[in-house]
Amino acid sequence: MTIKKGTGNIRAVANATGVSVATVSRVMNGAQNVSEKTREKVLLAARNLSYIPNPAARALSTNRSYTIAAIVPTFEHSIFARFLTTLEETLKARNYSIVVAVSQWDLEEELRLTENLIGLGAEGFVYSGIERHPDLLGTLERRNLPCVFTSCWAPQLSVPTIGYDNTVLARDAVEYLYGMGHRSIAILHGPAEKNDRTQARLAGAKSAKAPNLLIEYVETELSAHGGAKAVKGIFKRSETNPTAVLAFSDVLALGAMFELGRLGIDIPRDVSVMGFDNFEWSATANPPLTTIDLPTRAMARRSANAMIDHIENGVAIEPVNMEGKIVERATVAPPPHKIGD
Amino acid sequence: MTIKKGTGNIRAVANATGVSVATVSRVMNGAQNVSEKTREKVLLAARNLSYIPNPAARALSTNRSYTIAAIVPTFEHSIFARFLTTLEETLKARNYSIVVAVSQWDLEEELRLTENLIGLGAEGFVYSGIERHPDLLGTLERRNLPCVFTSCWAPQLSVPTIGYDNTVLARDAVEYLYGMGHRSIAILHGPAEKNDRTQARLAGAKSAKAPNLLIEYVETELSAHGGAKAVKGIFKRSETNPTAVLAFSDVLALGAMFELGRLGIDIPRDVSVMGFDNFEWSATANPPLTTIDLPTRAMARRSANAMIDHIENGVAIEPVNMEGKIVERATVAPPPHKIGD
DNA sequence: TCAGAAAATGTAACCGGTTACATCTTTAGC
DNA sequence: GCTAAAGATGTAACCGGTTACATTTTCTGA
Repeated sequence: MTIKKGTGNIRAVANATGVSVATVSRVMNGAQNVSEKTREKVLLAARNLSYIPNPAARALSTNRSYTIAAIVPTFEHSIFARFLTTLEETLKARNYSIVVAVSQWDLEEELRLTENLIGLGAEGFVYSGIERHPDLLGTLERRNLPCVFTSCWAPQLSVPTIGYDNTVLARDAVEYLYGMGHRSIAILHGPAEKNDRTQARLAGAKSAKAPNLLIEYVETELSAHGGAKAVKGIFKRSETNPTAVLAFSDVLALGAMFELGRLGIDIPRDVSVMGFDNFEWSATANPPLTTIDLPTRAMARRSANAMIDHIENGVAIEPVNMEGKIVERATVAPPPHKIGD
Repeated sequence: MTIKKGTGNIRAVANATGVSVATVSRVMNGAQNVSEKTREKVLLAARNLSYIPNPAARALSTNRSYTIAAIVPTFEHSIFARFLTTLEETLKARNYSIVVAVSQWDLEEELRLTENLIGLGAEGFVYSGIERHPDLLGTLERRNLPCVFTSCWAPQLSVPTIGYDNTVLARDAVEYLYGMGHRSIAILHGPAEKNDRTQARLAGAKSAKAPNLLIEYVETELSAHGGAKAVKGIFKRSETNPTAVLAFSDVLALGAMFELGRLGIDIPRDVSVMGFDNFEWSATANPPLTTIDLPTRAMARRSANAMIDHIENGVAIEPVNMEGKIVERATVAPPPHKIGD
């Protein structure tokens, strides 16, 4: 009764073939020192019994799970979908799997999820942004589990960051608008409180070299609806309005564009709009949206490969600052001529 | 040398506490028959050693992994993001994890992924749509692994479907436009070849009770760019143009709206537009998009709960047809008056 | 106080793989 | 044909939990 019948475990295959479990194991793992005849016999029996090695048993003896965990704030934002897609592809190509969890920008929840995923056997952790629960790093370090922070750039950190410099990119965006002649811009952004990437972008905007530039910061929900609502609030007042709207996400820009259209404000003649992300539809928008292209896919590939190289060969994970760049399309133009200029 | 030191395994906790491994195991699993004193001692030691039970060992002895696999065609489409988010939430609430994989609408790949995920220990499988590789069901059945097909409705199938009836919804949409007076409509859809949901929608459109209705079917990439390209192709000809565009996804509708704007065609005065999905931005669009609201979240919750109920209590998974419904907003109006009417 | 029941705890087999080491078989070289 | 080396295969311990069953401790009530 030691071995359950019909279970298709390694001993069943061994019995069916008349070899030992060690040989079956060797065949299943592609070891070289097995004769061709034996290999074929074993593979045939394995196929007939539709044998798939038990992952738990394998993980238990090898202490490997070939699983990487990715924890993102949300799925429902194209930028993370794009990131996870590429991460999954890259991992799959190297025979790893991905487990994903959603933290909803909640650091406590993120810690809990991390513990769960350790419990699931994840061998490495990929996070978004810099800010973590104070206990999180200790939890990972005690178990010697590697992690990377993505979508950000902070070389001084003890944890490697693979991403882009939100501060610099936001500053570039502001200076780009300033260079086009804008002196009053509105910045639309999602909740900053628990989002260090948003905070970095805000800091970047504030650090722009732009004398006499007036910036109005508007925090709103990170959605098209949020973008529209913000724009409505800004432009319903009869006072001097901004001549440009910089949205810290294309989804906000989308809402902004819709609302400006509703208000009869022409883009870019009356007001310029600039986004952040470069989503698929951004090039198709009417007019095509000027935005900042983030190196999301490159970042995902790099993260996955660095993680695996580290796990398999002990290579240190190097921080990488990847370039994002402004894609000039048709929503930004010089501001309208002021009357009396 | 039997037990690795510093590894924080169950024997380490047992030694530290002076109890047996069985007692530690009982404490970690919340068994009732442990004295309060012992429980506290063990929990304290576990915390100090930052002990997390080894999932592989646990899975090996219990034959449980508490992991459900979801295989979707892509992440990069809001509808799947929404689905996966809710699926993950629901599973997490019941202490299950989710592993996801992306099939790219490739049935062979889907089969390979399924085998991988069996290899990862997944206890149940959630798919999109009806069409599967011919070997897939056998592979799951041999191992007694439950599965559900979502986003579709086919009660005659041996596998339970939890979703909506794409055929009926598409027919309703066509009849809705017909009821508004449209007699010539263009239907925009993504690649139909490997997508049974698209095929079902096409069949639904064809089955509409709509005498003298002219439908032009345009297949394009499933993206805003695809929608725009399709619209460009349709309206650049000077012949009689459709008075309504029905897009089988809001993302196509978005591209269509952008392109119609570029062509100077007013929505809904000149041309009506109707979508499918009801994305977050659809209500915010300019004008707000009339579309079909799909019960994605309800479907995900139901799928997750049915799966777990089945696994834990052997409850059969019942097929469910959930209701989708037309949300009337502002992109559909009666067609413009024909000259000479 | 003590017997018997109930509660707490311990012992050890078991889950299904991997792999170090031992053993057996084949091959090569003379 | 014989021996040593190389190659193929087998044996059994081990990974870290769970749990049936055995044993010890505590509780209950007369």
